[in-house]
Amino acid sequence: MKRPTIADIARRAGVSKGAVSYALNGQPGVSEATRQRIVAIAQEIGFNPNSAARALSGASARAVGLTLCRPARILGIEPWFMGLISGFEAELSARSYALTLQVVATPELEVEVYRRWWGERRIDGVIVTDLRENDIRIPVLQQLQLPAVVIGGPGETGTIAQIWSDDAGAITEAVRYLVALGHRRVARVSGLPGLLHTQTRTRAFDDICGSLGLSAITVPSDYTGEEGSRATRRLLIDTDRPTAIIYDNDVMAVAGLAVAQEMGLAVPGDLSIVAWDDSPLCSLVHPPLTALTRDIAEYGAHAARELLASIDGKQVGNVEAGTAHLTPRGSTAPPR
Amino acid sequence: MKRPTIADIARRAGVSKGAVSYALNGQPGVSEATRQRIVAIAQEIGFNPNSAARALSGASARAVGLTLCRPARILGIEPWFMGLISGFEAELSARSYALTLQVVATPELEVEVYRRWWGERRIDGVIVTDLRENDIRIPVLQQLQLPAVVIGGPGETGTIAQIWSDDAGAITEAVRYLVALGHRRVARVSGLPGLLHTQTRTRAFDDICGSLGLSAITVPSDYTGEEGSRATRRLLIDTDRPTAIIYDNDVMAVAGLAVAQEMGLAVPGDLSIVAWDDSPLCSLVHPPLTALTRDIAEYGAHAARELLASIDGKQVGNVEAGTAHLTPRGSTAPPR
DNA sequence: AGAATTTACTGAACCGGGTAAGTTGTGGAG
DNA sequence: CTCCACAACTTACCCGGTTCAGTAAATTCT
Repeated sequence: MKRPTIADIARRAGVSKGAVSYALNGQPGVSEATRQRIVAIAQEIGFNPNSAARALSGASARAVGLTLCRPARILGIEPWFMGLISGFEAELSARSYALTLQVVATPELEVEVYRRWWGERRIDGVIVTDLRENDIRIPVLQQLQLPAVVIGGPGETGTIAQIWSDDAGAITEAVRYLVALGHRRVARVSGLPGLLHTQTRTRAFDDICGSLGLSAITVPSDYTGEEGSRATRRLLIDTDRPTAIIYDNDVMAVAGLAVAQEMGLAVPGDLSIVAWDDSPLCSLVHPPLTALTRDIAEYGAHAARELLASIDGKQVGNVEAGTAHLTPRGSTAPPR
Repeated sequence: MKRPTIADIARRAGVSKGAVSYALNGQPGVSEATRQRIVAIAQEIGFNPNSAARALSGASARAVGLTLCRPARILGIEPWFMGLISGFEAELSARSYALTLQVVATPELEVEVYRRWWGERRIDGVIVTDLRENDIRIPVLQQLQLPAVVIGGPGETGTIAQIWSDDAGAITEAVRYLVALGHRRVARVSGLPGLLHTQTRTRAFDDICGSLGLSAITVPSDYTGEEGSRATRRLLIDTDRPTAIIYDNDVMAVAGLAVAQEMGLAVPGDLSIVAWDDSPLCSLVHPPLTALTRDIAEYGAHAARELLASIDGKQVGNVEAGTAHLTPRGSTAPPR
């Protein structure tokens, strides 16, 4: 009933603990015949090395951490995080790293979790999402020397690796497309204004609208459907209402679609809608939503790869992971 | 730069390692004065006990495991799992247990993950979702003596704790409500037929329809929007099409709504829709969906509590966690 | 006052792997 | 035939906590 240890294997194989350790780790120091005998015994009795013992001698816990710092009601509905997690997993489980998860309420608590995890040597590195301006997490990560990869830049992360996608390029493409369709009044419902990539998008949106001679209206929101609805209503009650709205995520776009329908506006006839991040949700609703598509799982996998490289001591810097591209569907058309 | 250990504290306090251990764990064997001095030093130098060392001497890893065995594209969009995870976290982080996550492709691989985690002593217990008929995971968990709580019954889990919600009662309420509205042709789009709670729902749906003299049509599906759309189309092209459809999750219900709109059917005029599990998604679309509401996070928290009790050696059995109740919204009305 | 008990510690073993250093045994070169 | 190099091990200690047995001093009891 007791779970087997290398000592058990050693006894059965008639060798020492050390020999078993060498054999199982592919180290030199045992003959091929002995190695195979030991491996066979390990297989037979279902041996798994105790991760605690391993972590205690070597340095690695073979686990990485992820904290989710958004209210539970958004976490549930936003496909973003689960997509990211799926991507992480693909990389991590291939190298048999575990993923440790914690939901936190504030960045301050998040920092506490990092301190604790690292202090406890529970993890070898962390994946940090939702980079903010003057992010309090960055100096702590640097001080702790905790390997990390930051998602959601580009921004100032000092020596810490980051990975981002070219949001400015993507939103420029979306606005260009809408203008080509004939839209002149394009609005945007943004995500949390504190996040760095929201700011990047806002700046790029302002720039492209300015250079095309449009007025750029961005209504800040928080990624929830409720707020997305509210922001949409605020935009649509205007007499000079926009003929197209770009949303910073899919959930708000779906909410916006419902508001338009509720107000008797035809989509895309009276209002065109563009969603950011193309989850299955976008193809589910009627009409299906034009979206800025990117492969979130691949994005996550990429981040995990960078983190593992960083844990292995390789120098990783500032990586761009590909631009979202526009996937036109039924929710965009020339304005009436 | 090196992370502090109890030996560092011992040196600074001028006592032995053992005394520090007693002091920090609230064990008897040190004077109150010494204890306070030691705690103060620990605070000051930012001491966190190495979890590996702890796990190596004591038995507990202070972590529980969760595997997700659904295709990535569903994981992303279904609010269910994230809701559950939020609930787990609330309990686990309060007792400073970590949650270790792994996405797996098949139940066979899931079993492998359990074996490995338990063999490595990486976790103290697991939360098992999506109970199936003759579930291969149950005998393995029993054989490993791995503390576990199973969600998704009721079913045969032997000595393993389980927690479920009364799906039969919920679906009965939904059908009764629709019939009271005047519906005579009620259909259902179910989740994965292999899952035990799907079977429970199907049986209850058949029963109540039979006793009310309705024909019970259940189209099996897989929780994805795509399949939900397909199933809905199959139902609605029928000349004798249903006037109401109950969906086994919110995503399929939203997809069904889009199909109805695309086919020119008014919701709720021509078709009433009931969703199972009331995520924000249901209130987001237009019209908002009538749903079978339950508090998924609380459900998860409950499961986590049971698991922690089981890890602590308490006997836990078969717990019912409350029935979903009907939340009527705009998607249900008397048929035209 | 002397014995018995309690308090407040110390020292060492232990958990289960990893690994540097030491010990055999074998084969080949000189 | 000796010496050396090298493979194939063994021995022993390390990691950082927990815990048990032992000990000296303080306190209580008779």
